[in-house]
Amino acid sequence: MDPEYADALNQGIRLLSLRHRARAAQLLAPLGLHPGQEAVLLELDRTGPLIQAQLGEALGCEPPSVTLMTRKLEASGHIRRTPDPADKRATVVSLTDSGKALADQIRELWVTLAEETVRDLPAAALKQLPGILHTMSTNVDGRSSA
Amino acid sequence: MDPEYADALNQGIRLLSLRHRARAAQLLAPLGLHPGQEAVLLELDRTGPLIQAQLGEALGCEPPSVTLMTRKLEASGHIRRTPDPADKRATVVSLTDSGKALADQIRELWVTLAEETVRDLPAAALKQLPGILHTMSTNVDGRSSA
DNA sequence: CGGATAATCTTATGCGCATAACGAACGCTG
DNA sequence: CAGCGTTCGTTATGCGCATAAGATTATCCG
Repeated sequence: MDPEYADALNQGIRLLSLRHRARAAQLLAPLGLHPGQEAVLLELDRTGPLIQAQLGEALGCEPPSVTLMTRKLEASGHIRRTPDPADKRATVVSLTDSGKALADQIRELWVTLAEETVRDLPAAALKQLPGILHTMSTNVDGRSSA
Repeated sequence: MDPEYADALNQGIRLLSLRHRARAAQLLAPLGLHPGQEAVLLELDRTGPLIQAQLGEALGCEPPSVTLMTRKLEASGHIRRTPDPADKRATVVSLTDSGKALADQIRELWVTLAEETVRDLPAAALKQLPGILHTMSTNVDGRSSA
């Protein structure tokens, strides 16, 4: 493969990550959230209460990260952490009312962010973009390939 | 816009960021590098010695981040930090021989990473992907839009 | 059953990023 | 030339992520 193409691709992904996250941070700041936390709330709102291990799997991040993020969201009152009666190792994470309300607001912000992100892209690109992103994600997922 | 589409897009970008970065970390580890540092070396190898402010601009990150990253790369012997004779506030960053050699190795790794990332994508998507990434990056760049 | 293995969470610790606050040098303009 | 806003860099602090190491509980198997 052409090294210039490789560079454009990798650097492009890196830059998009930084900027998209930075923009998300700007939009989430009024809600008192840091980027990354919105994913927790959205996931819980989608699928209901989850064990931390399941949550980490869904978010694509590791157990220690889940512990810290859930602890902070618990401290700000948006989620609950209760022991799992069926498995004394596990802790169940669920949304509080405040967390549910926040999830709704996040969803609106995310429409704004998505519209902003894909502005001026041709309709054809829009259509295949989610699939492309998903394919690339699974391509570089270490757990399955390596 | 459809909230589901927005979610797929934003979440897709977030997941791709995480996994792509994690895979980069795996590939860079044998070189003793952490993800983010490779961008510094590649940029310096591309454009020659730079002032830290210029470097930060090229990388899309803020002055404190540049200070820390360059300090660490200096400590590992890959770059040099010399005072700018023409501007006593500035410090010029340049590659050492070890840094140049490393940049070559990184370029090879990045071809590997890029090939892995776009595996199974149709040729048409490959062709427009860099442009799409660039458009999205500039779309969410806070400095110009906001 | 009991003991090894695996799963779940937690506590360090470290890196890349950010913002905020500061000091030092530049450069323009009165 | 004196003053002042601007630019460059640094330190301090905080968050999201990671890995490594430990403690507790589940589970499987001999």
